Amino acid sequence: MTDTVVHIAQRPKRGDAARNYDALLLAARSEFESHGTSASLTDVATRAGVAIGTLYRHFPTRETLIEALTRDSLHGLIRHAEELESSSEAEAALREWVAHAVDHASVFRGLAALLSEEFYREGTPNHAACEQMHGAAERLLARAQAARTVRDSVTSDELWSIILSAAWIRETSPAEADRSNVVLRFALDGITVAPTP
Amino acid sequence: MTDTVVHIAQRPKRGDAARNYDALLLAARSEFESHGTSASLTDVATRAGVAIGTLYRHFPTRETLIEALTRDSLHGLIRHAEELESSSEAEAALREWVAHAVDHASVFRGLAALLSEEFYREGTPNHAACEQMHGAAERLLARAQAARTVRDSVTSDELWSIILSAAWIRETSPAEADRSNVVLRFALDGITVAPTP
DNA sequence: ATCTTACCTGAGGGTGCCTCCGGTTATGAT
DNA sequence: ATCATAACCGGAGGCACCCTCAGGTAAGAT
Repeated sequence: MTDTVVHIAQRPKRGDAARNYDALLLAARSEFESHGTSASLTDVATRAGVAIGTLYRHFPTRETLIEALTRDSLHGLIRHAEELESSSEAEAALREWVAHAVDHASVFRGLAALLSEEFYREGTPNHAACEQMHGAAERLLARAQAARTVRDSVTSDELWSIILSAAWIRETSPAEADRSNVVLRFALDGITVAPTP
Repeated sequence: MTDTVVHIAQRPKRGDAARNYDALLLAARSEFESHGTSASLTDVATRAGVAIGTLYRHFPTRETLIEALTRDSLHGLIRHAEELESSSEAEAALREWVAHAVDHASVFRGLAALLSEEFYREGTPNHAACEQMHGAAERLLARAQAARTVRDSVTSDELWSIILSAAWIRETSPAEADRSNVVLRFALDGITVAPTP
């Protein structure tokens, strides 16, 4: 039988509820994009044409809202990792995916900090997402290490930190002075096996 | 003997004002250390045994308070850079100072973000501090480049980003999982001259 | 002792967070 | 078509924090 957690056939949402849910997501995306993850939830509700209580009904915490908002992008990221795992060149695959992960982790100002926070706290809405990202990074890293292009001493935790810090640089600096790509390249250069003379 | 507080000219503060100023700094240090740069200013005032209006009289904004709080540490950092500029080994000097700078930029949670923010905005309380740090980094970097141990393409802006991102990693992760040193080393390894094959 | 004025206080208006419960309405069953 | 019911919605309300400002207080000069 089903002894694992089974999310049973949720009765479909009522029409108005579904509409409000979507309107909230749309409004939240817009607000978070311009004001970061600490945008006013009151404003989100207003923009969605909904009362604040309705927002909290659908998303009991700010974090659950952000989780819903980034879910699709996360799935794309995981799928991308799976594709790359059968790609030819291990190091190139790693670098490409890491760049993609940085994109994902920096769509809103404050997202990198949130992911970092929830990575260390089980049970938080984004913890599972972090774990998945972390797992994908780990596999790609191991593959590059097996191909002897990345130092063996590097851990996936360290790679995770590299990704998040690059994302943080991007959200923190003005677009015209974005140094995240360069700094990311330095860090990745730093973990590759140096052809010691 | 030479105390750092040489601040000139200003008519000396009244006794009670000076006492309150000191009490506020003390209280603020404690609050910021435990709650980060977004600690409640109400709590700071309470802990200092002073009304909220008094806090705002001495420190019109949160940023000026933080600036006052980090001023001494900053001066130490600048002095350290000057000493190192005459040190023997250029790359070692750079690495040592960068590590010190990371320490400075991560004493409170949120400080790295503040420094990043104010680096790009002239006139903010910490802008001058950022400029000074940036300048020191630039000189040490140029020296390492002249010694051909660091890639010429690396700019001081990029080095600045490396420092701040390492500081961010430190403030963001729990102490027992602090990866900032390792990630910093990767980035510094990445900017050193690689014997290109 | 008196005066000047820097200094201090704390109430108050503004914003945002989150909760709670009475009223509303979609939906499936009769 | 009607009804029962559970899901849903609204928005007032309590709390916390931010920052300001008018009026009272007292330090230090004369």
